[in-house]
Amino acid sequence: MSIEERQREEKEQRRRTIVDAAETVLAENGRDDMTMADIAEEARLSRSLLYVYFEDMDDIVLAVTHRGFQAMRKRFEAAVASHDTGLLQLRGIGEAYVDFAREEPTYFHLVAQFESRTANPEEAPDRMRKCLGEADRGLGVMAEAIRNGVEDGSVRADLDPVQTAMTLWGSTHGLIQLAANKGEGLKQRYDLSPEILVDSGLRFLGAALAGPSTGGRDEGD
Amino acid sequence: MSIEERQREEKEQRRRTIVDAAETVLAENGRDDMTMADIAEEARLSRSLLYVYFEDMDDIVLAVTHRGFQAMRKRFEAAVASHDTGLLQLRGIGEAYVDFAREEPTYFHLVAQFESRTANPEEAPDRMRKCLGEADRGLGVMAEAIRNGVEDGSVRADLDPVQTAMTLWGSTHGLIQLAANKGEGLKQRYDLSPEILVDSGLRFLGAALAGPSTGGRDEGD
DNA sequence: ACGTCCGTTGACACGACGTCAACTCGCGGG
DNA sequence: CCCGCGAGTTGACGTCGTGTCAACGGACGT
Repeated sequence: MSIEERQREEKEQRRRTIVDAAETVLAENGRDDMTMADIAEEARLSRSLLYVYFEDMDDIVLAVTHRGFQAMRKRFEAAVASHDTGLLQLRGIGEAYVDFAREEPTYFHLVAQFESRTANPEEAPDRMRKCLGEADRGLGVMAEAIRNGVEDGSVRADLDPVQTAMTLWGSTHGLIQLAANKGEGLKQRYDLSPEILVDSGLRFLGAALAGPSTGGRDEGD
Repeated sequence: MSIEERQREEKEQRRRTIVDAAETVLAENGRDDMTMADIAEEARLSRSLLYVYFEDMDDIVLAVTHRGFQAMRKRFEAAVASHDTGLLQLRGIGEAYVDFAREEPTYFHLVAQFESRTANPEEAPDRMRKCLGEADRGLGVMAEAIRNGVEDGSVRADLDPVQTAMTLWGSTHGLIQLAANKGEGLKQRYDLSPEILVDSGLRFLGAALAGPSTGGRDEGD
């Protein structure tokens, strides 16, 4: 029994090694320039061996993407835990996502690419479904924060938590992606830094959450 | 002179043929499965010839993407032209983008992929810069609608037009992308159709535009 | 000590890419 | 009228990355 145990652990360990290597190569070369040989070399394994542990390169990348979603969700949970009112929690999630994009750009890129793919949950491979599940948990965190906000009065009560969570998620993601990818260009054309753009965007969304009735104005600077 | 003229026209015509073919293949196979041979066959040309008119496949795809951005911008302009107040114009742009995504999914996919790329306007190839320019024009349309809205009082006056246009663009894009790609999954998990999600999301953004002071409530379904 | 099984590897075939020399053809000059 | 030049076009080649296969080696059970 302990032998099988050890074999299973070793197998898991080698899978980790491969994903680690892929992560390193992704950070250095980017996905488009990455090859199986690069991963194998970084992991100091034979290229053939990769196919024993993973279906193909997409499978490996999806495993790294899964890590990215996990990291993101953890940041969301931490943001919720460190704020009191629902509105502040949501603001915290937005800022956490901004930090995530800046501090772990590789993960962010993978998440962004994953988001721009059509996912049929039915025929989707296992690994893709794991990513979808993790994304769902992140969405759940946002929905919970909205419920908190509705309860404590910091968020408009007429918002459906799940719908609004998705809207916020899509909006925030789109906003940050815009800032991250086109930010440098914008700075030159409009003299507008990505940071300011994202900040004003998050304030904009926050105002929509607080709603017309509540005094949710926070454009004090 | 007329000979050179004709040669130039023929050259342009053949470029169009190639881009047409690429567009067809793209709609059928998707970008990942498309090969140069596919495009050549669809255009009834030799594969080698493609390299005379285009750098590589990315170059061709970028040309199709440029068409997509053009189509999008035209829809935006039409939406603005057919509404009176700035707020309605912005709502119209949002709906136009939704229609765009639904009616021309190939273009939308290309735009989405373009948006999720890091673009250094300095070292970017010519064709990419053309896309960026077209996107800029679309953004200009939105900014103009915001200015109209501020002027006629339908939009909060404390919003910077350009910043807000970008925020709206990023948000709308992210929202529609979420609905388009994960919509089917959402329907199963949350019994929430993509249409309803997008609609409520656009209302959410519209409320943020109208602002706390104005009576911008329009959630009467 | 020996057979077996699992992990591992080098070698192969295939497909796609990008390039090159060679070919065709319409046009202008001798 | 014939010739040759140049632009346009093509088939063939070398290269690279992928995915699979049979063969190898070492650890484990008997």
